[in-house]
Amino acid sequence: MTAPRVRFAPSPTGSLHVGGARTALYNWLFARRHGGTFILRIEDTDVERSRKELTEQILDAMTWLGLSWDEGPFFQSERQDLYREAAGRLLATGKAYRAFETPEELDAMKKAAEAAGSAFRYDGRARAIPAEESERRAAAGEKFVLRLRVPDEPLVVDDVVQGKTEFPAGALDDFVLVRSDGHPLYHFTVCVDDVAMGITHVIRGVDHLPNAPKHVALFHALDAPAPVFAHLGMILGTDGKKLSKRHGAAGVEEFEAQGFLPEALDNFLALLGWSPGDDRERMSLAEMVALFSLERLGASPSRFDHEKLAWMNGQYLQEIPVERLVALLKPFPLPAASEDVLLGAIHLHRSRARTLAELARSLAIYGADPVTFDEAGLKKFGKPGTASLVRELAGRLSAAVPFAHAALEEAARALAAEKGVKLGELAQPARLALTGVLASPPLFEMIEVMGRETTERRLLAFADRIAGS
RNA sequence: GCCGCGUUCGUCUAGCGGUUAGGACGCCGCCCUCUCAAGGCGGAGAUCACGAGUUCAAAUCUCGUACGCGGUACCA
Repeated sequence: MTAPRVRFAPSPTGSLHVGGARTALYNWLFARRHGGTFILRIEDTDVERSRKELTEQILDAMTWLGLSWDEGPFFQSERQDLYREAAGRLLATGKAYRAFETPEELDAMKKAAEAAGSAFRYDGRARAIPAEESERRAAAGEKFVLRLRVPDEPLVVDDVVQGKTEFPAGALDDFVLVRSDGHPLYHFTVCVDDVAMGITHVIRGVDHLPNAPKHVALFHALDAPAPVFAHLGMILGTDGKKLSKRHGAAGVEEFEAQGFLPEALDNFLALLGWSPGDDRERMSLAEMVALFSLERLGASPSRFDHEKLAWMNGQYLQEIPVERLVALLKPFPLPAASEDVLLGAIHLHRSRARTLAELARSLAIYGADPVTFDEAGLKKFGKPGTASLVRELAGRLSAAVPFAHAALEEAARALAAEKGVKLGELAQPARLALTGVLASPPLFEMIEVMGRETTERRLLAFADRIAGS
């Protein structure tokens, strides 16, 4: 295939939704797979709803996801001349025409159609206005919109995902290209830009599928070949409704804030509507680039499963370099502990967390001493009689040389053997003393990281506490 | 209403005329074990939405129905 040119064209009317992120990802993968060009275009023609800071947020999210663009970002708001020129050309060649109906008149027509039980379609009555009259009325300052003269012929949308669908002649009405205030509309700017940018493949959500015939008609009018379309199935929430904030998180930056890794989100999102064909699921961007093809995209909608994303994130948490983990953890609240302790702790806890936020939270025990203790644990391992055992353990551990997990464990096992108790009967109270809970990484490795002083202090404090109760 | 799209374990999916319908998440059990994870092993879980056709043979092809989703703007 000759090098394709694709684009991702978000509107800065909200943050980058995961659905949009997936669209961007597929476009990016396709471009990279075939040595093509990935263009970023900001569709900010809706002046009322577009916001500058949202553009920044979208760009940041793209960068965070690792989706680098080759050209742009282009802003439609800065390309008005291009649209005006194209509109003039369509008008001059008769492919578009001025329509002078006021919004009120149109409204009345809509109401009438509704009353008659049929859908409103503009009847093209302004087509008949002679060119001179049209010029004269425009020059006289009469308001008008520009409408496309949709040819009376069937329109074919060739879609790699949805198949070829043919829209019969007359399915489309002469839709508006340019508003009466001179602002070009979405369908028009999209096509003008796609032509100007030499877009060869349009990969976007199915919500745009009904627009496709309009675009095909426009490409014809602009004397350009229609690009290849690929309309993706929607991403829904777990309840089958369109994914939104209601479902927990929908914006890419929210996932970042919750401690998901970009590679995990990329990987997860890629699998929502695409698969490499074999059973593999864990893939880096590079692997996905090598495997990607439009033909393997799915048309059916998919639900966003937070559980699976969390699992996948946990997988990545386990395998990325620890230095990177340290860097990624920076934005999260971490305990006041030395770099060494933190590093050791991360090693012990990374396989036990599914998000960076969880990981950071689990590291808290390396900071302040626990003040509350698991109730069930206290009931089971906090009997007064255990206090002396815990004190003795503290002494043995403090005396261990070196203060490393092997020696620590040996010391503890020796004590357990002397007392005729199982290791667990020693380890569990100790774990409770050290962490306040009954679940943690292996005790002795944790003790090694916490250090002699902390261990002894917590063990003795705990012994005092339960002895008195 | 009209137009379009979709429908394989709870979820994500493989499958593209002949399979014991495969994998993953989640769930359950076992192993490992000082606890919890991770990991290993195993299990439950899908009359392939439903109904007609075509065919020796259909999850796979055709049509219809149901349900879901999307669109129906001088929004994107």
